[in-house]
Amino acid sequence: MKLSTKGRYGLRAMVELSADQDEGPLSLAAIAQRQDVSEAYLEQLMRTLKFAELVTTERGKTGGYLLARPASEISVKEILTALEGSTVIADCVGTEKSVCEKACRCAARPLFLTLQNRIDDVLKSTTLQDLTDDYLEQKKRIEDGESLS
Amino acid sequence: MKLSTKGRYGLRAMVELSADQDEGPLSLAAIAQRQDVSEAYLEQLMRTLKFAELVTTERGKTGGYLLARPASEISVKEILTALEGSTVIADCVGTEKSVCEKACRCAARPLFLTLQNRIDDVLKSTTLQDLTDDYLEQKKRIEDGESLS
DNA sequence: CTGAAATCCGAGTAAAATAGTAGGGTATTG
DNA sequence: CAATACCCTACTATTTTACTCGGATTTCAG
Repeated sequence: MKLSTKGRYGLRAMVELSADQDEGPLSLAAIAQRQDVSEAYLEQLMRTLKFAELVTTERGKTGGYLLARPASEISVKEILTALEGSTVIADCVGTEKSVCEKACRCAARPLFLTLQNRIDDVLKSTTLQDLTDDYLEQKKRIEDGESLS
Repeated sequence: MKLSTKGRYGLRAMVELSADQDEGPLSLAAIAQRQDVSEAYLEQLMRTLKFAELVTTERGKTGGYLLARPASEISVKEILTALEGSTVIADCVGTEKSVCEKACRCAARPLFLTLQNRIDDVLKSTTLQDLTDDYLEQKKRIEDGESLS
């Protein structure tokens, strides 16, 4: 039921990219530092995101990562699917042909289907831009709060 | 993101118990056989469910497992929490004190909270009785279908 | 033109979680 | 009194997760 670090780190990295979008490519080192995560590990995740065509890269000295599309056109579902393999809570509700041959008799399948639909609704309708907006607003509140104390 | 076999097997076992409620205790062997799962493994899950006070047991020759309460008063969330430990998708949205010290700056936390709420809504509002009704209806449809062919 | 800084890439590994086994003990009843 | 239940602890194999390592390639600033 739990999200792995892949999903969590990768999602946060995408938000960093999104928040920094105007300033040219953002390097792996910069992202890793902001998130306090190992570069070597994060690199794997970024590669996965590149393969999924959610980010593009520029090589060389001034290189780094960029969003492949505007943040408002990237859904959270796409990001998590790329990183976690899929977002299904049980194989029998996936899009691929049902792995569970007992699917048609499974007592819990109706529940899984309902649950899956609700989750997908949220994941599809939330965009990277939404997350970024929340993030920036939150950041601002904290800075204001700290300057008051 | 995925449910483990504990959750899946346990949930189905509870439905079997619920569907069989009037006929006295249902033995481990009977449940295991209906689900094509190893007895030894299922027993562990049943013990977990007993510890959580979701089922009661009767020992001895005619013994077996019984629901501790009416199916309509057992939510799916209770069952899954007992079996999977908790149903949170990320530690930072759990009821226990936030494990992630970066919670207040985490870019993805608002998403996790939203998602968690939606999932909880479904899990809390769905009862074992709901699952059982679906199950029995489904079973009936299949039997009718088969008798026609 | 060169070297520092960046992405690229495949492989390997330690730790944790999952999924399941094994085997002996205790209660109940036909 | 023996068969058939549940009870309980411990162990193990497999898989997944969460990383690490080392080197190759590309680019650009100086």
